[in-house]
Amino acid sequence: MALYRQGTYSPLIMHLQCAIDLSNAEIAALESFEASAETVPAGRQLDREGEQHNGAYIVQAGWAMRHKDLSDGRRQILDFVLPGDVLGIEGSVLRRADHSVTALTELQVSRFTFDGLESLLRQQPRLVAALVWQSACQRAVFAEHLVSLGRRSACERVAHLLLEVWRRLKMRGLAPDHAFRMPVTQVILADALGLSVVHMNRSLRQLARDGLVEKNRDCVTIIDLPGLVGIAAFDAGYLNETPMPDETQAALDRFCVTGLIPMRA
Amino acid sequence: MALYRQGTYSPLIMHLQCAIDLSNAEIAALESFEASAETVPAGRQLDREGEQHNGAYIVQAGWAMRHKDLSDGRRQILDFVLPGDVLGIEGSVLRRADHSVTALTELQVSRFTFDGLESLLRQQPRLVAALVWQSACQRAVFAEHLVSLGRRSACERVAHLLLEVWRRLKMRGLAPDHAFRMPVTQVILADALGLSVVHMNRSLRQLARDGLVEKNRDCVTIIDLPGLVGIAAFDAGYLNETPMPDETQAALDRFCVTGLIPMRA
DNA sequence: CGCTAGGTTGAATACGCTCAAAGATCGTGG
DNA sequence: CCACGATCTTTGAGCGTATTCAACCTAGCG
Repeated sequence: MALYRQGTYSPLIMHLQCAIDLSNAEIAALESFEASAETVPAGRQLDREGEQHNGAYIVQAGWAMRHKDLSDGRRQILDFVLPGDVLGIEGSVLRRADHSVTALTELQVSRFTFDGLESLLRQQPRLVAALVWQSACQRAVFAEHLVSLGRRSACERVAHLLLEVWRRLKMRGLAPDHAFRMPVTQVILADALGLSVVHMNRSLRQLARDGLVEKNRDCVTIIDLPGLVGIAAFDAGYLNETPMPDETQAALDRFCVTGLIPMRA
Repeated sequence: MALYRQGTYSPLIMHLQCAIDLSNAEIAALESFEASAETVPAGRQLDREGEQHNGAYIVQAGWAMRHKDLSDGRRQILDFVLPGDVLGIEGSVLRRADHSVTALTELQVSRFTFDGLESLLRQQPRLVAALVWQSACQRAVFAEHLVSLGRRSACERVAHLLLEVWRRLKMRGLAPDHAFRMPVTQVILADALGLSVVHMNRSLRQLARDGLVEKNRDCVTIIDLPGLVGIAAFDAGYLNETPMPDETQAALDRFCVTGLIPMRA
């Protein structure tokens, strides 16, 4: 099963490596944890806002979106789910999903149970910190999206989103150069950026006309990186791309969990 | 020291009670954990985006804001920090704050160390789940704000925010009826809702003219609750106000931590 | 070949912004 | 106690970004 390129790590491991120097034992434990995978068809709704979480997954391949829908048809996409993202862990503390998750493409996912996670974390307690780190990153992305929707112009938003996706893919080893696959229509982009489709299109054409980026069908090509970074005022700090310095790694180890005990009566 | 009304619980305990039936031992442990408090003057910046977290606090009284500032002066407020909120826990996994936090009024805060938190959680492991729950609630609030900024009109945004704040205060025992204190200028509101001050004012006046809500200086009064809920299409589900049903409480206990071990080399 | 989903463009409209100025309210000091 | 300055609120007028509506184009697919 070739979920990702041979001879390299899974997207999840790649991502966590950005925060922590994973030991060989930790890598091996993660690899066996995400060994099996199942296919989810494009368009399938993995979670529905207001309903119980539909299990927990690691996304291995494909794109999904987190979104909320208003009763009158308006929709806001909160974020794109990329390979290496973990879904549904909140299910352990929230009885209802606060947003929906829908597959944008066919997905490969490794489903896991809380019991399975429990024993993984009991074996490798530092991974607790790694997962907490990933969830903190998630929140930082939401925060940056709030800035885009609240205070950036249409072109700034588009530029910022494309750069964000590019960097996030890069962290997972999925964007070797200045071009990457982004299997997302302009309708979807518009709903992610709080714009109308028409204006989304015009902004995209504008950026292309200015020689900054191009997006044809599924493929985004960054033509003028400094220019794009400039108009988006993009600062990748919030993505936490660089490994923590040693002192902070030590601090991270503080909250290592020795074990998790099931307390069901 | 009367940080909150005598004979009742602290805002944090009130809030956590929304999720979990805290035992007497857990309540006592929390009360001693937040026994001491210090004063922070209005306007003081508690955290600065991009810099290291400035310790961890429980807010006992007063308002603060989470925000991000662009280099050209634009500002987006992500969320208001209310009594009962815990700040700075992310400092354990992130080396830099992804957003700033600034006091809007004078604050009473209980500062704590990670060592102190560690021993609290070792004594009362179910509180781990409670804190994870609070942080999940935080993310749900961000998500709802994304919907507001991306897809709601100015009046809808204002109505939605006022209702949200009202419910959040209510959960902490700080809004007995349909009126509450909101020590926030229109400039601040505008930056929270992605609007200009002028338009913020017009929207507020509009809502008052329609007999829905009024805001004079510090005090918000909800005049027509159903009407306000209607135009905001407000659904409080995302705030997780209602205690989990028994079955879910059991699930919540799954991730109880038996202990935390400091692993600093 | 025709259907469908997605992309592109124009024209008119509207929501929210900027600029500008005047009115409240509050704290402070004379 | 009143005057003053600072901050906040309110209102008007004109403008601009983004929306809506509508039509046409393009590519992929049965």
